[in-house]
Amino acid sequence: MNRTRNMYDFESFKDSAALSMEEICSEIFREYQHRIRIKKEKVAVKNLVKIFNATLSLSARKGFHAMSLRDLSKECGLSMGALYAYFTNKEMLLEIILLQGRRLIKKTLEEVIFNEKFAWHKLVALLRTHIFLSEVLHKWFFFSFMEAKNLSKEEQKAAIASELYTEKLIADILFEGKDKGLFAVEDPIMTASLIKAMLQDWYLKRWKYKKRGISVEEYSDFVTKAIAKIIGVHLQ
Amino acid sequence: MNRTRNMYDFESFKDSAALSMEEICSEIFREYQHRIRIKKEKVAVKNLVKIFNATLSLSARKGFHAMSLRDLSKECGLSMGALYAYFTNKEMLLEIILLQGRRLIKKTLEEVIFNEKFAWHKLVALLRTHIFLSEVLHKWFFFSFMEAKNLSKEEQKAAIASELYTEKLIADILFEGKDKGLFAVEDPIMTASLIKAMLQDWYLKRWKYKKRGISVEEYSDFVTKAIAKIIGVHLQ
DNA sequence: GTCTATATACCGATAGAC
DNA sequence: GTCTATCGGTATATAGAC
Repeated sequence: MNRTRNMYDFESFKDSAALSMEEICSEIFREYQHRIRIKKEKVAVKNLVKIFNATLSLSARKGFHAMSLRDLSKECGLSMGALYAYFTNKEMLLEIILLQGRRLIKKTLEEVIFNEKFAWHKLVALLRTHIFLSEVLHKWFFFSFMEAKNLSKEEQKAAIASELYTEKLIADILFEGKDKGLFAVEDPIMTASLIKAMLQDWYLKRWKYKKRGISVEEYSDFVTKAIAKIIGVHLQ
Repeated sequence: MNRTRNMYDFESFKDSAALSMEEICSEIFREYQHRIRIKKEKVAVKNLVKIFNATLSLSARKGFHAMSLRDLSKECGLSMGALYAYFTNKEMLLEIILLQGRRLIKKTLEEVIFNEKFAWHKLVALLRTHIFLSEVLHKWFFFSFMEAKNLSKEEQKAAIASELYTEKLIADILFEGKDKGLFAVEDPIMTASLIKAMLQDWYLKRWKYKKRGISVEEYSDFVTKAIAKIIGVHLQ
């Protein structure tokens, strides 16, 4: 099947990308092996999946700092002592989750742009991919947005850099389209900010769209059409 | 001076609305008098201003739950014991702040729509007012967005209702414009959601716009132009 | 009305048995 | 590799002096 067409429906996207928690946790395990006390990969990955899922769920309900490690222990079925075999302290748990997510997003977005040739196609692919990605990793996107303000200076810097990076990916496409006379954009950076805000709404207000029965594909199409109007692209 | 023209620049807006912390806290005092131990209005209001400002500032940095009452006590210059004369527990403090803010916003937005006759003017006035309001009460807007997920079921319901209410104000104007053949809108509710997302970006990403030197008026104008394009309104 | 001192509970983190 | 028991510290909330 054609790869590009493939990306346009959500189910294929989900299957094509290495986005399952097991795959993500395997990577985490390999990278943090020296700081994780458990040595058997199979055991470690199984529990890391539990720990991260539980952390994201509990934090979504009450915030990372308000989530006690006792809560976490209960939710993921490991004792307090066992938890500390997977991270040296609560801060490190936060760090791993955020870092790994940022990387995955960066990699996925870059790939998708690289595979398109025309500015408008690049933009559409980027929009769809970002929205699809935030659907698959909804808990992570919500978490990283909500916890950003509570992080250490260093982690905050990384979070800001990540936000600006995504915005720059969008802005660069807008600049390209503007230069080639394809887009009617006065201020690509401001326009990119607005686009980013629309992308974010999918994971910040997911409850609203779910309640209304708006699918991720419908949302993506709607946003794309709105942006086409803003930048003066006429869809057939 | 003409009231409507008045509303179009930020400084006049700031002066015209009863938005100072003193005024807000006077209202709070009168409403919660029976649950506040301090009886002298002058003393109470002075300290309520300190308490709310400190709460909003500290929560913006680390979250409401992570803010200890010791932190708060230090920041606002009152002892732990004194604080408890103004609220019965931490939850009540949260409740007061959220309730009073919601009311103020509702009142201000309704007033501004009421004063305009034409759909497009209503929409422009609503956009500007929402953005201006979120600039004046930036701390509050940021706080209520970030803390929403950590609230009690009841408070969450109120927060959601408030979100949907603002969206409905926008949607109703879009419906009106559509019916009169003035706006080219296929789905007013979805469009209203997108508009809301753009409005929110001003207070959620304020650091970004401040750093780039974008003023509140510039942002408001930019968003208004983008929306005009989305709904097919041609500005002269 | 505001203070200091304190009660009680729970937090993150660790030690040591198994 | 996982458990239970427990450490010192800090949280909310209150009692009683001034």
